[in-house]
Amino acid sequence: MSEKTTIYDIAKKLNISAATVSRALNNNPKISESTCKLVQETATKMNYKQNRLALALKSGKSGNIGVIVPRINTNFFGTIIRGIEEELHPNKYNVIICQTHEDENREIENINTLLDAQVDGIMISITNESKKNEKIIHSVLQKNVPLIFFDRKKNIDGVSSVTIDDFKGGYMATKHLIDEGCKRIAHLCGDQSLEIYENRFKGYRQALLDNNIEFDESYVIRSKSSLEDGAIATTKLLALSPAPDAIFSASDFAALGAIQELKANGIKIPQDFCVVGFGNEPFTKFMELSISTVDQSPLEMGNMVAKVFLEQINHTENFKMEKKIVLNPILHVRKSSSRKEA
Amino acid sequence: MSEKTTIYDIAKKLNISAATVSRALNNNPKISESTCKLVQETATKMNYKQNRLALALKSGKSGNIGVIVPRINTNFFGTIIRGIEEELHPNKYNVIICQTHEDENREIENINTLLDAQVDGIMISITNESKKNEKIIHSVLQKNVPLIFFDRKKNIDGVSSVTIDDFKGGYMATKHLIDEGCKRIAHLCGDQSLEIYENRFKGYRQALLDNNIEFDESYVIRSKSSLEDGAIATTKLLALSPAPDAIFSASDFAALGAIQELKANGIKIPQDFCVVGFGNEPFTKFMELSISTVDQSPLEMGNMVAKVFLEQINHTENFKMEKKIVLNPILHVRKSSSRKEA
DNA sequence: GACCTTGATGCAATCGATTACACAAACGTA
DNA sequence: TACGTTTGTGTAATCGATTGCATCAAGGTC
Repeated sequence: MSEKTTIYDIAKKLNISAATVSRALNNNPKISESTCKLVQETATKMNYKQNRLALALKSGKSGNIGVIVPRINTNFFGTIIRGIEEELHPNKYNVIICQTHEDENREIENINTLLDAQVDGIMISITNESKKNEKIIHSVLQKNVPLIFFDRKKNIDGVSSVTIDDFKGGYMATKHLIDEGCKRIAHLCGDQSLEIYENRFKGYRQALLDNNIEFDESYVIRSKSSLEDGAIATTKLLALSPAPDAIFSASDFAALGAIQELKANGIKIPQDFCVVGFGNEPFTKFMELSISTVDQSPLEMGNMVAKVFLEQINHTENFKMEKKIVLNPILHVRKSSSRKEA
Repeated sequence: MSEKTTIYDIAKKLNISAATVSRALNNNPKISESTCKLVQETATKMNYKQNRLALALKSGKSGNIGVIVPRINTNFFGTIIRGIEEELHPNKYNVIICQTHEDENREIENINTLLDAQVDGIMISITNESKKNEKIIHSVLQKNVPLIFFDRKKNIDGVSSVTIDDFKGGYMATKHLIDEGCKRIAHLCGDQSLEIYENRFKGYRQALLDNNIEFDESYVIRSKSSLEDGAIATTKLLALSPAPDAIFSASDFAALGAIQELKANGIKIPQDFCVVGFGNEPFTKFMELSISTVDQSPLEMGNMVAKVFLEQINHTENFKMEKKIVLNPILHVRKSSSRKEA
């Protein structure tokens, strides 16, 4: 039952005022050293814990920040959150997580919930680029609550973001396939309403262009990030004439589906067909036929988002700051596209 | 800049008292319908948002619950947290996450942080079973803050927990290997100071006993949950005479390492050697040689933990409740141990 | 000795919402 | 008419910590 001890309890015990206790605990120089020590010792003895809710109410700062992601149980988002937590923890911020499940309404609801909870900042990877959530995001900014995008962002003036260079990632992956001698490179792209997929696609196209390979619309297939969709898309591609001899997939899962389908058709990888994915999901490395892929440095991304937040928080009184950070993607060449070693 | 509107702002505007506004917003039956409507409409118009910090301070309930795990970016823990969040979200609780990185001191620190933040409950998967954190856990209980263990628990009277039946999981996996005709089944066990690994081991031994297979101490190797350790352990096992013809690994990662090592030695799986892992990590299913494994139902586990918490919270005034929930493990038989299909 | 610092502490308001209690008006009833 | 009852609102305390201002004693200066 042990009732929680407050500064008033300490004050009563020492026959001084709560104000003095508060100041002593905060090492206020106005308080004599003797009182200071006495209060702090008594506080420890009485097992005093500061009630951060009271402090939060008074200061308007809750010490919590909110992170909104589509799902937390994926390697990518899980690792980003890990990175955020690790960076924020030493700075005494708690991380509240919310999931949108790719649902715009849920996204809006989550933002409102976080605002109600008086979070000191919001970090969000948006579900899509529709205009629907534009309003709520502006209302966050209007309230002067720092908001930062990561991975999936919107281009809004004055809003910081941390992303990776998806264009470059797409370019690197495609260029690599070209270097391996692939001539007809197909692309499995994700939901093009998301900037990240759009950019990977653009990178793909630019790499083709730069290497004098004609862009063929029929080689681009929109597919979800799933094994099944990857397999279905691959079936379609194999039916083309001429069929492609490589796939750059904007998703590791679709890449794996593609590989399974190719194998089912007796196609040899990488000899006859090369595949590169995107995301560096753990399984890509573990496969016997390991999958080449583009790493998005989620841990660093998480760290960076948190750092940008801290920077912003510390200057919020003086000026507004907008910082756009773009991380470099890293191509991991593995068996699914290494003809030299094969 | 839009200043946040409070109930006082509404009160002033309508020339009524803040108390009335508060009551109207809470649909207090004492308030006349006309006032009620007027207040609610005005609140909406003025874009009023309840400040949950004030409410939290008053009520002593923050509406936040803390979840402590070793790491959040693993499929297992990530999925549990997902389950917790999904169950708690409709009940208006926010989830604060903390990582221990398997460090006891960090664990204690996290608990203190959560207590400071006045969470309404703590859900924790402990780092190990040492006595060190015993004290802090008791101090949580003393403060009447609901605490629930999941997966890795301590046996403390009055504390609820949600786990899976690791003994049964170990038993099922081993029995399955016996049924496939394996005669010399080795076991890669994790850190035995953790109850979960101890129980998997016990299940393994019991299955051997029940099927008249002699237990051989040298077939049991302690290994960490990593590819490398799995491979190293396998090398040791293969050097034995007679060498085992199957491995039940308490970790999927070690199982994968084992498989890679076996293949490197030209051993055919499952014909000459069967392997079963534990955890149902996504990659086990994706491998060309898919890995048999024991599923721990992390999503259900997360849901259950949250449900137990809600149940507990709703009765905390009346009585203390202890609920120990043990989920059933599910064996997924895949290629790495299916001789019938092979 | 009168006045001014300086240092240490207390008083009381504040953050925003809730709620026990008080109170006033309106109505009904004997 | 006088007195209870109901209905709707207001007053003020409360949650716990912080902080501007007031206060008061000790010590210093001319």
